[in-house]
Amino acid sequence: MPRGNCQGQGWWHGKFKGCGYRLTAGREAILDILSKSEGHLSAEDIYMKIHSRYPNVGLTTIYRTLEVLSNLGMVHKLDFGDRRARYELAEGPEGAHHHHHLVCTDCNKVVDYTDFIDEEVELLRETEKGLGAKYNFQITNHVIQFYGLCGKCSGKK
Amino acid sequence: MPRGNCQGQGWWHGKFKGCGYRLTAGREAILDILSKSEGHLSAEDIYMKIHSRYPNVGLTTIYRTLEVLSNLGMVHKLDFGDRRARYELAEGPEGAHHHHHLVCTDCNKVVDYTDFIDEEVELLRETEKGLGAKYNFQITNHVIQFYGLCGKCSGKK
DNA sequence: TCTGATAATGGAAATGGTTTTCACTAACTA
DNA sequence: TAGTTAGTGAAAACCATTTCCATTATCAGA
Ligand SMILES: [Mn+2]
Ligand SMILES: [Mn+2]
Ligand SMILES: [Zn+2]
Ligand SMILES: [Zn+2]
Repeated sequence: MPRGNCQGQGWWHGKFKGCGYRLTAGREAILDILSKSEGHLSAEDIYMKIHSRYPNVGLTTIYRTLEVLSNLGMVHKLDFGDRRARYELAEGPEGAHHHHHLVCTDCNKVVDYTDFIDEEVELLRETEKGLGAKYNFQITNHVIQFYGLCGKCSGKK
Repeated sequence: MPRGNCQGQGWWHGKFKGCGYRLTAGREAILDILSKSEGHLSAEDIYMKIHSRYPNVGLTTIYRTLEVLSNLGMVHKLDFGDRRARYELAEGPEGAHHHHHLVCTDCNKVVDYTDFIDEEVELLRETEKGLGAKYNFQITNHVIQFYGLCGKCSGKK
């Protein structure tokens, strides 16, 4: 069965099977954690959350599963400058909720925002089209992050 | 003498001294390399380029200097998803030339683009203002990267 | 339902970019 | 010129992630 760009419809049971991946306890546990917790978890965050309920899921499996999920487009792998990858579900059962990030360079607080997306989305679409044509790139996604100091940190002086 | 947000005018001799940093052979060498080579060098890239002419500059110094330069805002530290930081000069002697990046997820080719910046810049300014106010963030910079397949890689199939 | 092929797993070891340590050197100020 | 101390190189430590490999579990097909 084919691997790779298997982004179909439905939720993840079918998605997994449809792509020829086996459905294991570890994978279910990871997806369960991801859909329950609000985003931006590191592999180890997930490991610790899982470990209490499924003590026999290893950290290696977390990494491997996250890579699979990322390849399937079910999970976004994020980098906020501390040197550990963070992960968030790309879309829940009821569909995507695309957003961008606001990162405090001091305390690493991360804010999801969608407020300005409406206008952004327009320009982004055009930009992607224009860039794709000009540089012969097939653009699949983008990262937009704003960095600065959160209220608490800029107040600290 | 004060360290930190010492982003004055002029070029780097003055900038360095003005911030209380000593001017050393290693630092000059690193800035020299950075201003001669076109962007996106890793610490080790720089190390190797420097090593032929200044064999006694260690990799540790490269890292340390890059961190200083980054804090001074003279260098941008970039992350393109391979797991090594890359660096580019924020501005040359004749001023800044802000740009964003287009990254091939297959061969890691990176394209600098400025083409669409004009329209982007407008929206970004507004967005920064809006986000800053709404979330009480003091936004200092942003990262915009588009990911996809370059012509060569999407052709390969 | 049983079974074989093999995908998936976990623990330990390896990897590799970056950081830390520490004794030594060199830049700068007075 | 001398003293203070920022800066340095080499080696060791760090630590998130990957690789290895022997073992286990999933699941398509019988
Ligand atoms: Mn998010
Ligand atoms: Mn660039
Ligand atoms: Zn903060
Ligand atoms: Zn490519």
